[in-house]
Amino acid sequence: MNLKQLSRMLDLSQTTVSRALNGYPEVSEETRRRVADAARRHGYRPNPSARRLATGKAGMIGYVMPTGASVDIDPHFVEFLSGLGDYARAHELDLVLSPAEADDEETTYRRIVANKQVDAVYISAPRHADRRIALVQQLGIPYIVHGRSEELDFDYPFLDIDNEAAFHDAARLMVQLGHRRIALVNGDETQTFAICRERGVRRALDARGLVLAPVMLRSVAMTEENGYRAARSLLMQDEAPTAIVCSSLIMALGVVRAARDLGRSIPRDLSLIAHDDVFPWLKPENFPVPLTTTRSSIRAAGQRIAERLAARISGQEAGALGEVWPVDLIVRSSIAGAPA
Amino acid sequence: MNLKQLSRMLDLSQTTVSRALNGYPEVSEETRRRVADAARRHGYRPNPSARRLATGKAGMIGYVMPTGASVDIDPHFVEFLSGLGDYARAHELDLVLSPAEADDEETTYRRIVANKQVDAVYISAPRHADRRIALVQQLGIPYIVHGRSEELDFDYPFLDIDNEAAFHDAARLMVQLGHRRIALVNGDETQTFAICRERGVRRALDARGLVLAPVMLRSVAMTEENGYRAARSLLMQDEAPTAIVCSSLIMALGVVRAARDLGRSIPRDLSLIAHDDVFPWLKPENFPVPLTTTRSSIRAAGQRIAERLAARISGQEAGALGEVWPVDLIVRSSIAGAPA
DNA sequence: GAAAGTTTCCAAAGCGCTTTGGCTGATGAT
DNA sequence: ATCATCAGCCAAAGCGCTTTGGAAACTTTC
Repeated sequence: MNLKQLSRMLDLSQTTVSRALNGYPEVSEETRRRVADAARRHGYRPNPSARRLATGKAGMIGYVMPTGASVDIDPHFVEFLSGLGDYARAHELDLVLSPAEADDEETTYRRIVANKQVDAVYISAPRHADRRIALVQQLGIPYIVHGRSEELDFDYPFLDIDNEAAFHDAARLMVQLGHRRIALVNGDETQTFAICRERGVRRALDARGLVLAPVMLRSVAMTEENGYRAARSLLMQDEAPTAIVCSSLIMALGVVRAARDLGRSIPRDLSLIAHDDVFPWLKPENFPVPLTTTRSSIRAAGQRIAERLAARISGQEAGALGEVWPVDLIVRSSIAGAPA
Repeated sequence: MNLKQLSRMLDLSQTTVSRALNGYPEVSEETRRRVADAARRHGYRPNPSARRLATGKAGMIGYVMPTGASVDIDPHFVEFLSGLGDYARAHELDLVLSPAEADDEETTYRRIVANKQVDAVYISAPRHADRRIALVQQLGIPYIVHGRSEELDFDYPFLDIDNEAAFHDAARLMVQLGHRRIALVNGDETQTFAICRERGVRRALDARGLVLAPVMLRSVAMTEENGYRAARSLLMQDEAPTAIVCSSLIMALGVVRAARDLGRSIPRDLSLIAHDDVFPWLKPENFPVPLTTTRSSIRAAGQRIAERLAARISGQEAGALGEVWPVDLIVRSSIAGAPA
């Protein structure tokens, strides 16, 4: 069932039927109703390829997915996707994942834009001075950055959580508990979120005349194994930290294991706070010692980004609107006063 | 730069240029070279919307993604996606995720097929007598099932691992180690993989005159918390198991925690084998006690499925080809002889 | 040297939609 | 009664590609 058939059936022109369906004003209410009725009855659905060809609109949002044998997609991604899907479903938006060579995403961005395959894109895990942002900005496609970049000479639309404040608060809490040797087990330091978190911790320490020494900092990909190694090496130092702030729940698993291995008890010997993106399959309250966390649902972020992307596509949102979400600090029993 | 411009530039018809580019025979080698040259120089790329409209081919593979507030996307999915992306990238295939109401995926399948949005789809996490398979079969779109279903009255193309053999072997090993009370902490029993695994365990026990009693079986969504609860309830029974076979590494985290909580030592009091889909961020060798696993890379499966999907699209593969991958049993120190 | 292939190319007709630029008949102002 | 206005509709021209059904030029065959 296509437009032509439907219009013949109604004894109307394709033009009128098309307009009736798309809500144009120059069609009478009665005709519109008749058309809508017939369309529904016959299950008419406009062919998206044809529509796309005619309008240039795709009804899809795009994501350029870095791939490669040595590239791991973050498990956070799937939670984000859930959120995106929640919104997209209700609005019949599809999501296109375009795999790209990890060291050349630019080609792929150019391709999907040139081909008008998608109406908007989102960029995740931005790095410092991320070049993708300038690229999509210049390509002129609607977009939103999930996270932030720095040192760009223009503003851009983003949604981010307040990483700096979150980790500032976490570190400050440690200080207030009397800790003096506080370590940060952070994610990959090329990522802006990691930079912000480090900054937050530094700020909190500075305020009390403390510093975050290089020996108290680890920046690694966020796996359990890396968490373990980082914590182990930290704890085996002469002046071992009595408190660790950790950038992910998965790494925290490793930290907990390291502490146990070395016979350090949490929270007696070691206080631990980790950031929790809210996975359904791993919850901080279920850690051997329930974990104090800075919490922000990455799924909710996915929903909101889909919503904003849709708004940008339809022109309801424009400009370099930045949105920063506060992060909750949830205290559980993994923290205590510094050991004497 | 479109076909028309390019053809005018070459003083050829659109027909010829199109054919030259698409490898049709009725064009001389010299012309073909000239065309290819010019196309490359001017960066010509056929507009996919137009091509799709003309051919009906989309250059995309589709996945109907169940969503909803209470629906969690499996973290396994992201690893699978990595694999799919690895292959798809090299072949300029994009992947379309169409979010669907979890209890009505059918509508979405119909939509993406009717719209010719994708050339092929894949179905994951099939349930017993999964209705999606009959649906896509009937809709006539190329597809592959990742996993298997049962009790369908027709054959279908799939890629699966040998879950039954894997869990059979795991359980048999437990039996050989002298265990008599062996429990299975399984995934959601509506999933075929869970059914097969249970069957495998039963078969191994049967062979030694043992049975898998209902009190030795738990079927739950594969989260850490559920793993904990399942193991805890198992271990607190009067006739507690001395061995547990577990369907996922994430659940195994919970099992380990439960054992620890109850003061059971692995492997002295409790032997544990879990299935490992090979996540980069959580490895069995890094468990407090390195975990014996049945291992199969879900990422490799993603690659292979993309490859087969591409083959089906181009007609190189057809028919109800089933592919079953063997699963490795990797012995580590989480198993030992049954306690006396 | 004519008939019969071959090779190489082309004009034009779609694919199914949107959008431009009218046209018609009714309404209101003059 | 006359003219401008406007609501409501339509024909046709794209969008950029593929593919059908030739046609011309060039070989081969007898």
